[in-house]
Order: sequence, then C-alpha cells, then structure tokens
Amino acid sequence: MRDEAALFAALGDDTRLGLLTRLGEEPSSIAGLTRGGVLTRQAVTKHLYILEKAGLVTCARLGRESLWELRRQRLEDARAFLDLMSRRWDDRIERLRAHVEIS
Amino acid sequence: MRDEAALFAALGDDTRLGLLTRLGEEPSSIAGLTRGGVLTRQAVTKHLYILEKAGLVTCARLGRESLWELRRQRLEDARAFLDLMSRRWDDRIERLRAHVEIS
DNA sequence: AAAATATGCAACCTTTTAGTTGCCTTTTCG
DNA sequence: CGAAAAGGCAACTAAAAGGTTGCATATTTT
Repeated sequence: MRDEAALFAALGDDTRLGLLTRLGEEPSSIAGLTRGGVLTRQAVTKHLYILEKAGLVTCARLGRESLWELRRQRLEDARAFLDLMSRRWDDRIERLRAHVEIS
Repeated sequence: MRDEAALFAALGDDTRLGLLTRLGEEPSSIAGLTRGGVLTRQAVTKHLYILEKAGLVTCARLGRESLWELRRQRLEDARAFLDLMSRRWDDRIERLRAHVEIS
C-alpha cells in the first residue's frame, strides 16, 4: 500500500502539476508542452518520465513525436487513499464521541 | 490555487505518510512518534514541521510535551483538487465523444 | 534539588532533485 | 536528398531534502 508516497511525490511539484493540468486539457507532445513555457525540452522530458513512473501519464510514440496522455485512474488511486485516511479519522472521532457519551 | 504542490509534496514521503497514519489513530507527542521507529527524534520533528507547514497537522504544547494532531480538512483539500482534475478530464472526454457523434 | 523526560536549535553530511548544455539519432517535408 | 523538427542520452551543477550528532532549555517526578 505504501507506494502511494511516490504517487504523491510526483504530484508534489508545481511544474508537474502544471503539466498534468495541460495534459488534462488534451494529450500533447514534449515539444508542445515545452512551447510557451520557460523550461527546456529536457526538463519537461524529465518531469514527464517522473509522472510516467508514478503511473500518472502514458506515452505513445507517433511518428517522430510522442504523445503523452493523462491517466485518470491514477488520480483516482490517490483520491481513494486520501478518502481512506479521512474516513479512518472520522471513525476514530466517532468512537471517541460514543465513548464519552457512555461514561 | 497552486499551493497544492506543497501539500502533495508533504504527502509524498514514506516516513510522513507513516506519521500521518499514526496521527490518524490518535494525537501523539514527538517522543511517542519516535518510540518504536528507526528514526531519531529530530528527524521525526523535521517531518512534523513539514507536515505542519503544509497544514496537515497542528501542534499544541501541553506541559513538557507537544501534542500533534491530524487536520482532516487538509486531506479534504487535496482530495478536492484531485476530484477537480478528474472531473475536467471526464468532461473533455465527454465533449470529444459528443463531437464524434455529431460528425 | 537532582534526575529524568520532552523538546528546541544549529551545524554538518550525503543523496536527490531540478535544470542545463552539448551532441547524436530518427522522421518528415520541400 | 538535405534541412528542419522531435526526441534520446549523458555529464555536470546548484540547491533542497532527509538524517545525524551535540548541546542547551523547560517540565516533571522523586
């Protein structure tokens, strides 16, 4: 279960969140993601690899360019984990409250 | 809106996820969190500060010890952000599908 | 008051991370 | 074919992250 850390770590960077947001609009190539930004192509590439390793994006080669696409499922995974933590906390509060009411 | 990166970055570490999980069970002191682990007290302290800066925990001094507690709300914030991204992606897919059906 | 417990602060070290530059390969297009 | 466009790979740098040790301070506890 604790491979979630890598997932959150991948999300924990401004640049990468920006890339994810753009990929959320539409799949894009490295050159496309680089255009208009301040980073070099290689910097973008490295971030994409990190996102890929975390399972947040996939890449498909298409001729001379590679199309990167968001993997919604992985966002869901992260969300589920946070849900679980929240729920556990709520349960604990509930148990506490119940215990107080008894005594 | 893009202070979410710091939030996810705080979540993106095994040790911190572990601490959060323990704090999800019950509030605890630094010494308490250190006992039974492999890290030094100072390492734990640093992680707690990072979590605090990200808004994920709060600290209340109690005599000679400090009680750290999970802030459920902040988990919710992270979840909401992921929700938003997922939803945007879905909407886009939906738009695409609709467009294809028309043509 | 003295010993023990819980923490704070600061300096230091090592590994990762984020980015860069330079050069080489693969595709496409005029 | 030859130039332009899109990428891959590797080496290098600076800064941040994760940890440690050592020492000082505040609170209990006996």
